[in-house]
Amino acid sequence: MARRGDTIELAVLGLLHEGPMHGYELRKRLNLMLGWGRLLSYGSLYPALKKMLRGNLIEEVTGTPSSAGSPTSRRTRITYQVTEKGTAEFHRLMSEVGPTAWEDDNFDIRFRFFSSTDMEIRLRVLEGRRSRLQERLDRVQRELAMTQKEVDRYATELQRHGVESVEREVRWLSDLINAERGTGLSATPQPATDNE
Amino acid sequence: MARRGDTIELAVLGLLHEGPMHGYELRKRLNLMLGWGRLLSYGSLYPALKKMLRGNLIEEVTGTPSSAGSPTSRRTRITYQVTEKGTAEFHRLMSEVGPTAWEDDNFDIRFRFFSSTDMEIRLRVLEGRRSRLQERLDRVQRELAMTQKEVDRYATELQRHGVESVEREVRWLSDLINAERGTGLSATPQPATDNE
DNA sequence: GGCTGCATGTAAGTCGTTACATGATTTA
DNA sequence: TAAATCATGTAACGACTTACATGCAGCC
Repeated sequence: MARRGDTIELAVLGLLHEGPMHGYELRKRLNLMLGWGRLLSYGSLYPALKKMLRGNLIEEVTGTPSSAGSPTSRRTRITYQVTEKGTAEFHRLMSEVGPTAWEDDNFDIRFRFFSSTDMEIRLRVLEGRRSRLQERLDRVQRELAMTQKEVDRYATELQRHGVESVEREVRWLSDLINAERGTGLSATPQPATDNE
Repeated sequence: MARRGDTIELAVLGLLHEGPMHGYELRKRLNLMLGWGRLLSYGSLYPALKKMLRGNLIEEVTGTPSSAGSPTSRRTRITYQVTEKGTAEFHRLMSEVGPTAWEDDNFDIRFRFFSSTDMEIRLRVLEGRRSRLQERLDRVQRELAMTQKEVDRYATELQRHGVESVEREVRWLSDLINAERGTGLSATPQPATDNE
């Protein structure tokens, strides 16, 4: 099962999928991609790497100094790469449907690594997020209709802006879903639609 | 100083500012307003209330059962109201500039309670958030220009959508700032502008 | 020879959730 | 009177941050 804390694991596996890296580099890239919010600290990253090492999801790269950018190998840094088990875990986390909160928290990360999955998974993730957002939207609108009374001006504006933002995101997701389907459909010319 | 965990405290003080309430009711309202993300649990709320009680920020309401909605007073529930010290703390938290992360995390809550503050504070909070978002935007754009190479299709789309969303929010904030300034100006007919 | 940036790590503390436990009150 | 909802609480745990500690590499 996907636990709450598997976020770093997923992100690290995804990045290492794009090539071997050491911790410092991982943190930099992680902070770039999660960048809109908090910064990931070393105190989280390194213990997580150790744990993944113990779980055989990743392994240290030995020898072959030609792989790194600069030829002069700095002794101190430890480069990691994914193992076969790590790849399997990555695909599991990318496709799994867990508790709602997990899926929402990690949507961005999953999306970021869409290139490493296939269309079926991509559609499932996109549609899952869209339906959850839509559900929230409906719930809020229902509650809004009930507690119509004594509304604060700023509270109302906040609500309005929130609803609008989520609606925008739903449209964005719909476009992406159509795009995914579009590429799929262009390969498969209309399976069962009689429009002559 | 405003610590990270003062979020609940601020929200509770703000809500109690609108009238006395008991814990269960507070949680419901809190979950409505923070609603876009996680749910606040009793395990967080009640200890927080206890702590605020110890700090004399709030106090239990004694007697006068006419204040509540239904006249039949249920013995089990404990109704709270803000103390004078609590009001002072509320205003302090509403106006204080702390570590960046704190201000960003609590922007929504502060905004929700704008009616309980004055325009000077409102403008400071709105402008603070706008400038932080703008700064982030600039930083991302700078980094984007540097690491132009090998860009993943989905990573790019995510970046694009993120930038667009933040730009939208900046415009929203600008509108709000103008509105605040507008009301201020219309009440005070041009203090020192020679336009005869 | 000292400063800055790269690089890895640990210990303590904070914040909050999950799961559990309990009981009163309203409604069917 | 049974079920649902209201209402309050605690203990254990989880995940992450802050602050600290260390050392090498390259530059001025």
